[in-house]
Amino acid sequence: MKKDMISHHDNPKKPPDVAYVQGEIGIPLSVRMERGDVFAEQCPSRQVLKHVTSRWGVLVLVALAGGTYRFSDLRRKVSGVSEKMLAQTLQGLECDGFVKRVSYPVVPPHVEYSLTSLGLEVSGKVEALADWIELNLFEILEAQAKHSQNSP
Amino acid sequence: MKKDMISHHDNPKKPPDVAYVQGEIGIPLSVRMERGDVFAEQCPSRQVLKHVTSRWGVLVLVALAGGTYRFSDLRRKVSGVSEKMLAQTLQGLECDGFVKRVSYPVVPPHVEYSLTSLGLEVSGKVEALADWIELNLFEILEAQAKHSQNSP
DNA sequence: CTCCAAACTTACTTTTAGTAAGTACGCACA
DNA sequence: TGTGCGTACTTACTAAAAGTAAGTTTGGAG
Repeated sequence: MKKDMISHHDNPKKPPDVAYVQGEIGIPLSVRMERGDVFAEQCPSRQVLKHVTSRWGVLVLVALAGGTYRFSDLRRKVSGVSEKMLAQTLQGLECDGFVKRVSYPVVPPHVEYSLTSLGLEVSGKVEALADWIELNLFEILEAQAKHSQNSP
Repeated sequence: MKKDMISHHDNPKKPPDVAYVQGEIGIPLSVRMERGDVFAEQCPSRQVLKHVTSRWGVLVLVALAGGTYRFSDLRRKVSGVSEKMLAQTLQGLECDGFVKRVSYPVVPPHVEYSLTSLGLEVSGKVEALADWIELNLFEILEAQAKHSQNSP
């Protein structure tokens, strides 16, 4: 997870373009690498993409764009999600720094979830996608219908 | 998959807001429903979202934004995908009308994949997301690092 | 006492993804 | 005449992930 991280051509002459490694200090980020590459199997951007585009990740991000929610509020809004998966999804997004979790030590528990500034940005992108799908749903359904005619 | 398709409140007085059903003819789409709702568990937009945001769906859509590719070219470009999953993903995207498959009946087989106009549009949205993640990867990695300090 | 609430966990089952091998078929090489 | 190659898939099997249901915690209400 360190040397074999070049992006789809492995010329042995040059050292790998980039080490997709965090934690190196003293060298400015801009020098270490310009940006991630989702087409590179080992690039950490793949993991982030996975979290963000996971089945419930998308919906949670869009939901939280609407403000601060408690766990059970989110569960209601994102219909169909189980408690387990919601918890797991929120933890993933929290780890990536997209979601802020604030817990009030009361009984029964009270926990509030909201987007960080980073989360607000991804949320915008994800929302644009979800929005496009919602708006174009019928065109898509028509295309699906047309397709299933050709191969029934 | 027909009657119980209302979006999270089922007031029995009003008929369901919308029937998420395709194939009803004679009534203009615009009258049947304005748009989908990804928060509604039964809305078909959920399935579309699932295809588009699937692990390999995202990458295939972004890859195909670069033009027409053959199966094995895509497999190389989208590093890490298995033949099985690539085939499955392409079939899903083809069903939704995002991808066009052209097969030349030669030996060895020659099949070309490209985006439809619909596919080009989603691709744009998905690419914007992937792009954002690539650009902000290091900010995200820093946030991850900061988070794992707080809870090691 | 007993039960309830909210936000989780845990144990278990089902679905999905990943791996490796197989298929089809015409051509090149031996 | 046979062996192997290249491409685009399937298929059978295994590993991983998601879904389901039940448990956990703690203080206050009845």
